[in-house]
Amino acid sequence: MTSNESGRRRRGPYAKSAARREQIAQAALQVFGARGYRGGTVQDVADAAGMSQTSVLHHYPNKQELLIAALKRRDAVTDGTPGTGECFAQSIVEQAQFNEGAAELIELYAALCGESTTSDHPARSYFEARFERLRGEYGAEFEFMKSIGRLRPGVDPHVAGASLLALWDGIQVQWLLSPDDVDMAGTLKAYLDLVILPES
Amino acid sequence: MTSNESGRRRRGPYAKSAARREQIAQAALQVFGARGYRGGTVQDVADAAGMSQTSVLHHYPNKQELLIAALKRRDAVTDGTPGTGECFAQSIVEQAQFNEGAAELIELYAALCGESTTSDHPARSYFEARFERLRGEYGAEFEFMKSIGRLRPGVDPHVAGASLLALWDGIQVQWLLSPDDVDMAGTLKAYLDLVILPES
DNA sequence: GTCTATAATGGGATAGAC
DNA sequence: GTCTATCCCATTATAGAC
Repeated sequence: MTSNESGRRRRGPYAKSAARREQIAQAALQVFGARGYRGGTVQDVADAAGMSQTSVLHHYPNKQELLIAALKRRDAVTDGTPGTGECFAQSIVEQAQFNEGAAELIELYAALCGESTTSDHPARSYFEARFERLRGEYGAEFEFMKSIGRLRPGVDPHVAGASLLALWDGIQVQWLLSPDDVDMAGTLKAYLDLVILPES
Repeated sequence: MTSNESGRRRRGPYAKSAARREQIAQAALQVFGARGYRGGTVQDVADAAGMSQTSVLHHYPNKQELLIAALKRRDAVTDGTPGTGECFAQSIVEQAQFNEGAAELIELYAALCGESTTSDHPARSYFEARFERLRGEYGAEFEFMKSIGRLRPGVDPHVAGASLLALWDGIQVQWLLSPDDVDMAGTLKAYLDLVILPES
């Protein structure tokens, strides 16, 4: 997954360093998920990684870079999982089901997504870019559905794309606050069943 | 709107104090909306209200109470507006349209909603209670729709209730990050048109 | 690379004069 | 009720020994 693993295994002084950085990124993911970026401290990350605060800042120059590392790690984890299954709808639901078993990913996402709407937040551009990209991807997917006659008549593909994204983000927050009352994957599936027609 | 305005107008020393508290609550709403709870400072609120930091803390005992005041003010503003129009669907869309013109309300909501998922956040119980209440209200509304045959067959009223809430919250975040690319009211209307059948 | 020590800053809250 | 002054604490970041 890291560049060090390409080719033969690294043995030099950088091998340990790279592992250390991974370890710290994982700790940052958990800390910023549990406490948010502004609520989490470098010391918290250090505690979670089992080292001193200064050691953390030896591997990452500052707190912002820790956040970037945490977001990159989240992307890496989610990208390297299901989602490639069968059709679009199915891959969305599978992804949601996978996430349910990795609450720390959802926690990071929800906390930072909300925080990022505030001024001067280091994750703002990350979410701006993410939303724009996914609206495009989902919109294109629904457009394709429409072209083969499987989108419900009257549904705008791009509105559906933004809606699916919004629904997903919103239901994650509800799930975090009341996991027993909310069925994430089921809610997404219900929406997809609504806009996508069954094969004729 | 405040209790002081019931009966004859207050003339004693408390009249000014109550106005001051309103002024501070409004400032807190703006500050916590723009910077989040953890990112906003009491000094920021004082600046926005045009007084010293200690004066703010004279009227509210601590920062947490400032947040409560901001949330209460948001509730008061949104409650005292449209939404009572005609049918359920229409009142939702009207409410969304109104909010679009009061971005500070959406900013506060989105920033705190995300932040509240983190540990020990003073707004957590507020959002937990809000979500539970609204899921119930929306669910009941869709159940009524179903009873008069205006819910699309196959749609679960309570899933639709949670979905509407999630969609609304999610689309607000997207709108804050890219106001030109997202149509909040239109997105909500599209969903409602999808699940609610036209009068026959 | 890792640590201890510490600088430098900023924020929440309190005391007390006016 | 409002302010100035201040306390105390947490936090980020750096310096420098080992």
